[in-house]
Amino acid sequence: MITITLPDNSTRSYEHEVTALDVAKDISEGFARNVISAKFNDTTIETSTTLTEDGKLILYTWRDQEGKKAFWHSSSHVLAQALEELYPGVKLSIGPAIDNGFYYDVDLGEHSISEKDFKMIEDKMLEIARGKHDFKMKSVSKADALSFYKKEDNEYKVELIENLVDGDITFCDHSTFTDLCRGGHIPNTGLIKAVKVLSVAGAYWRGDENNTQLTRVYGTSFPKQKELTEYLELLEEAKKRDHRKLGKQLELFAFSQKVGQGLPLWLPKGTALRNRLENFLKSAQQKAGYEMVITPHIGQKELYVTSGHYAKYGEDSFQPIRTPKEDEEFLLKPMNCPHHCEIYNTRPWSYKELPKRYAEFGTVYRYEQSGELHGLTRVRGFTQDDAHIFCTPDQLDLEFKNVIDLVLYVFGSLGFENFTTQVSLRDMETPEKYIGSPENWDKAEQAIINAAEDKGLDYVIEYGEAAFYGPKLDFMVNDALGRQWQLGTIQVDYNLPERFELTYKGADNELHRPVMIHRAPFGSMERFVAILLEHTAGNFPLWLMPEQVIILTISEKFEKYGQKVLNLLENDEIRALVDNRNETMGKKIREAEMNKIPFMIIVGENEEKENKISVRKHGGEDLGMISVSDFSEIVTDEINKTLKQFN
RNA sequence: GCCGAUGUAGCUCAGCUGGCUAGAGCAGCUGAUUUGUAAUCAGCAGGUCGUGGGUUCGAGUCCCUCCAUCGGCUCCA
Repeated sequence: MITITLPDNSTRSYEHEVTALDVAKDISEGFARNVISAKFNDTTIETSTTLTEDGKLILYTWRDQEGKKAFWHSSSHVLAQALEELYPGVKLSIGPAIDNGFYYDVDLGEHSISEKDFKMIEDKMLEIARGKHDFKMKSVSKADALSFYKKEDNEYKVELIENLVDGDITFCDHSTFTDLCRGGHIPNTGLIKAVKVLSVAGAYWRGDENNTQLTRVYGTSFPKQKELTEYLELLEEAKKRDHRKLGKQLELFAFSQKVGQGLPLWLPKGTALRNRLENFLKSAQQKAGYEMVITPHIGQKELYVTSGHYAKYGEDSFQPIRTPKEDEEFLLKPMNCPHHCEIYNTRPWSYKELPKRYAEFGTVYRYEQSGELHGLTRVRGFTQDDAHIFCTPDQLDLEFKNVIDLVLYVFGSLGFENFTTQVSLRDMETPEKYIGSPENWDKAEQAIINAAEDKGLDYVIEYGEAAFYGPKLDFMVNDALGRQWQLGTIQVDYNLPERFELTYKGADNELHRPVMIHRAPFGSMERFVAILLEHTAGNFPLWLMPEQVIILTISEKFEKYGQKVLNLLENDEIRALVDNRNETMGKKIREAEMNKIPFMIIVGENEEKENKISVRKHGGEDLGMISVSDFSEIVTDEINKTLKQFN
C-alpha cells in the first residue's frame, strides 16, 4: 500500500506500486495525455518511473516551466542524435535545456556547421521525433560508463563521469541513441512536433577559455508548429525594440569607426535625454545628502597600483599614457573610487562629520575585449552615476539601506518593475581573485545580506560574482531578448579604505578606518539608457522625452498661430516644436508617430478661430479641441503621475 | 581574445551559377500643390559595392589579410 500526495494536498492510495503516469491516468485520461514530466519528493523523475514508496508527486504539462524544461532537455537528446548521424565521429559533451530552448556542445572534429546546415539538422531531428521513440533511463556502473565513452574516445563524457559517484550514474536511451543523463524526459520523441536550430556558436569546454572550444548548437522545439511560429514572431518583435536600432532611428546616439569601437557619440536628442536623467538623480541625491565632486579623466599609474586595479587589470587595459618625462605614466581612469578616496584624504575627519557622500557622473574607460562590445550596454568609454560613501562601521547599515531606497526610487520613477536583485559574493574556491582580509569580506557580505533582508528584497545569492575588492548588491534588468544586465549596484568595501589609509577620529580620540560604499543606481548612463529604450520601445516617460509635443500646421498659412501655441507651451516648460513643412497632414502625423512624440497638436482654421488646439496622442487617441491651458494641465498631470519627488 | 555569420547610396534592401555605363523605396535637393489625423505628384542628385591584396580576358559576385558589425563563449573594476 502506497500513498501519493498531490500538490493540492489530496492523496491517492494504491495497492501496488504505480508509475507517475498511472497516477495521472487515475486523475483523468485527458490530463494524462498532457503530462510530460514529473517530480517525486522534489526529485525529477520520468513519467514512467515506478513509485515504490509514499511521497509527494507533482505532474507537469507543457504549460509548466518544469514541463518545458523536460521537453527541451529531451529535444537536446534528439539534436545530439541528429548530429551523430549527420556528422560521424562527433563527440558529445553537455546539452541542457535553457530559458527558451536548449543547446548541445559538441566537438565536431573535422566538420563544421553553418547556417546552411540548419535545415538539414532540423529535418533529421523531425525524422527522429516522428519515430516516437521512448526515453528509457537505466543505471550504469561507473566502470561500464567509463568504458562506453572510452571506446568512443570521448574525453568530455569521461571527464564528466570521473566526477560522478558510482551508483548515481544513469544513461538515457531512445531509438539507437544513448547519452549520459540525470533524467527528466518527456515520454517519447513523438511529442516534439516543431524544431528550429537557432544559431551556432563557439563555447569553451567547461566554460574555461584555456580549454578546447566546442561547437554549441542552439535550438528550440515545441509540441505544435503554431507555437514555434509564434515564438519566431516574438523574436522578430523583440528585434524592433533593439536599442541599437531605436537609438539610430530616434537619433539618440551613434558610433563611428573613425572614433573607435565601443566609444559612443551622444547626439543632441540623446544628450538631452541623458542630461534629464542626470538632473533627476542629482536632485534626489541632493536631498539624500550627497555632495557633487569632479575629478580628472586620468590619474598617475601609482594611484591604481595603490588601489589594486593595476595589478588586477593593468595588462589587459588601455596602456599607460607616457609623457616627455622619463618614467612618468598616467592611466585613463577605469573607475572613480581612487580619486574619491584622495578627495576624502585632503583633510582629517571627525566621526561627527561622517558620512561623507561624494557623487560624480564620472566617465571611465575600460578596454573591453572586442567580442564583448554590444551597442550601448557594453562599451569602452562610459559614464557612471557614481558615488562613494565614507562612513563609520556603525553607520554602514543605515547608509546601505538608504542607498537601496534611492535605487528603488530611481527604478520606480522609470517604470522598471521587473528587476531582480542579486547578492554577489566571492567564490570561496578562488581566494586569489580577491583583495583584502577574509574577516573584512565576511563583514561586508553579512552587511549586504542583512540590508537586503531588512528591506524585504527578493534576492538571489550568486557566488563568484563579487567585485575583486568587495561584495555587491546588484539590480538586474532584462533586455528585449531576455538577456540579463546589471544596472544598479551597491558595494561594501573595507579594502580601499585600508589601501588609501583613510581615517577618521573617533569619540575615543583614536584614529579609525571608515567603511566605504560604492554605488550607482543607473549603473552607467549608457547601459541604463539602452535598457530603458528596450523596455519602452522609445516611448519614454513623458518627463524624459526629448520632444514632448509637436505642433502640426494644416498649411503654411497657420505658422503664426502655431508659433503662438509654441510660445504658450514653452511658458509652461513643455518641450515642443513646430512642423510647418509644406507636407500633408497624413505625412506629418506619420513622421511624428515614428519619432514617438507623445502629443501632436494640429492647428488650422478651426483652431485659430476658436483660439484652441486639436490634440492627438501618440498611438492615435484623439483628445479633441481644447484650450492650450487645458492641454498644459494634461501634460503636467501626466508628468507628476510618474515623476515623484524623492524623500 | 575565441567560434560562426554579415558588410552594396544617409536609411532599409535587390543584384541568380563572375560578363556591357551597379538597381529600388524612403530620406535629400528643385518645382508643382496649401493640404484636417500614419506616406501628394513630378524631376534631379547621390555608390571607387567595408579595407588592402590575389585569381581571371573580365570581380559587387571566387580566395586571402585587416577593419567593423551581429549571435554566442570567455570576460565585465
